[in-house]
Parts: sequence; structure tokens; C-alpha cells
Amino acid sequence: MYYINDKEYKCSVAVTLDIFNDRWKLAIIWHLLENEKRFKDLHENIAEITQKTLTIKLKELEEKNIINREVFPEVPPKVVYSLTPMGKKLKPVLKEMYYWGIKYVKEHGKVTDQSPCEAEACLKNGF
Amino acid sequence: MYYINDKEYKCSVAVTLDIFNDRWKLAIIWHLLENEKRFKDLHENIAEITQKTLTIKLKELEEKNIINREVFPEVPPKVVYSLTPMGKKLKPVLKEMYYWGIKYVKEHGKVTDQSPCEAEACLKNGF
DNA sequence: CGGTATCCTCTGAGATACTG
DNA sequence: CAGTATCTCAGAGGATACCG
Repeated sequence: MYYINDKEYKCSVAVTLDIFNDRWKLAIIWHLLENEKRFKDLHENIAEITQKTLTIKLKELEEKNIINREVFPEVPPKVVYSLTPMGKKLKPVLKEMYYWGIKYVKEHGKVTDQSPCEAEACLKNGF
Repeated sequence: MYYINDKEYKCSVAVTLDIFNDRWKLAIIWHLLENEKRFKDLHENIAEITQKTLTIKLKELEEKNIINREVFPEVPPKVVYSLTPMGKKLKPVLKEMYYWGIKYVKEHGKVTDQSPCEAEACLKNGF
């Protein structure tokens, strides 16, 4: 049995799934794997997410010790998000999701090789 | 660019995340990795899910060609769910989630080694 | 720039009862 | 046993406006 703050899990996959059971957190990690990013960069890269939701998800990830939040006392303000060691350990998970996604599209979709997203190029380069 | 039914994705991770963006689908896959299972077995193993939600999620997974649904014309009825080749290819993803979960609990939780869930034991045996 | 504060919508999911 | 059929609701997430 596994316990986190008195919450009980039957197996470790349940722990992982419980943390990333929403639409955005893993996408954020994916973009931060490439390198640390400012709030606005994340907002631009994850096009569909709203500012409010992004703020909430970043806070949740910070509370779970998966990302770091660094504030630069400048005007205009600058806030940089980066992965903690725990966050960086998610790389293999995302990497396998990346490979699976490619296989799935090859069987059930269509690929037009144009401009892959940064993180993708990153992975291809032996990230 | 990737397209699935005219829906556009910037990278393959987005494809994967879009399919598994709810609370249950990956948990279902996780249990089916061990071996094929009947509806009631899944219902018992994934304790918190309701019958209705399980039905919906199984249908979605079947539509996406990730699981097979086999009906045995018996009384009482028997329906067996199993992974398609595409579904089986999710094993590495879940495996990495499994490893990450363990690391996370070791840092932020507590482990009491009692009875790991079947699938977990399965993985430990070199699944 | 990097947020809050409101207000609002929609749907994932639960509870419960019923059926072939 | 393996589902449907309703009813219900919390809360995830969006839209918009404002702030230090």
C-alpha cells in the first residue's frame, strides 16, 4: 500500500494517474522538459489553455513539488517555471506517450511533416 | 502536423493526451495489460468507478481501437475485454508511470509493503 | 507581465433503479 | 451478468474584466 497525505493507493500507477488526471498537467510538463519557460511562453505554446487554468495548474504542480516557480523582481514582472528533479523524472513517461502517439496516428490518422513543435524536435534530437 | 478525423495536433504527445484526458481510461488499460477481463472483474478491480462510467469508458476505448469487446452468447451473459495490438503498445507508458509513482511515493509518501495489486505484482515479475 | 476576481457553462461522473 | 435509463451535481475549465 502507498500513502500520500493519508490518501491510500493500491498501486503506484494509481498515484501517478491521480496526480495527472486532468487535461493539462502533463502537457505543461512536456513543454517544460525542453527547458524552463516564462508564464507567457507556456501560455503561447499551449494554445488552448486559458490564463486562469494555466495559473491553477502551475500552482498545483508546484505544490506537488513537480515544478519550481522563480520570481524575478523586475518591471514588468518575470516568472520562470522549471522542472524539479521529480518533474524531470517524468521524461520517460512523456517519451513513451510521444512514441505511442506517433504509432497511433500512423494507423488511424494522417501525418503531414511540417513544423513539429519545439519539444518534439527536441526529443528527436536525442533529448 | 497530425490529423485524426480532421482534428489537428501539433505533436504526437498531444494525440496521446487527448485520448487519455480523463480519470479512468489509462487505469482500465493498466488492468487489461495483465490479461483479458470480464466486465465485472474490471468493476471490482477499479473499485471507485461506477458501472455506468465504466461502460462509457470501455465504449470509448473500443471506438478508438484500443480494446476488443467479445460477447459470449450465454445466460447469464459474458463479455470479455482485451487489448488490441494498439492497446498493448501502451505497456511502456504505463510501465514508466508505474516507476515514477514509486519514486514519488518514496519522496512524498509512505509505503507499507502488503499486498500489491495484481497488475503490480505482474510488472514486478518482469511483465 | 503575470496574475486575480467574477460569473458562467458544460460535462464527467456518481447514485439509484430497472432490464434482457 | 452486463448493461440502460434518469436524475443530479461538483467542479474543471472558459470568457471577460481588472490589478500591481
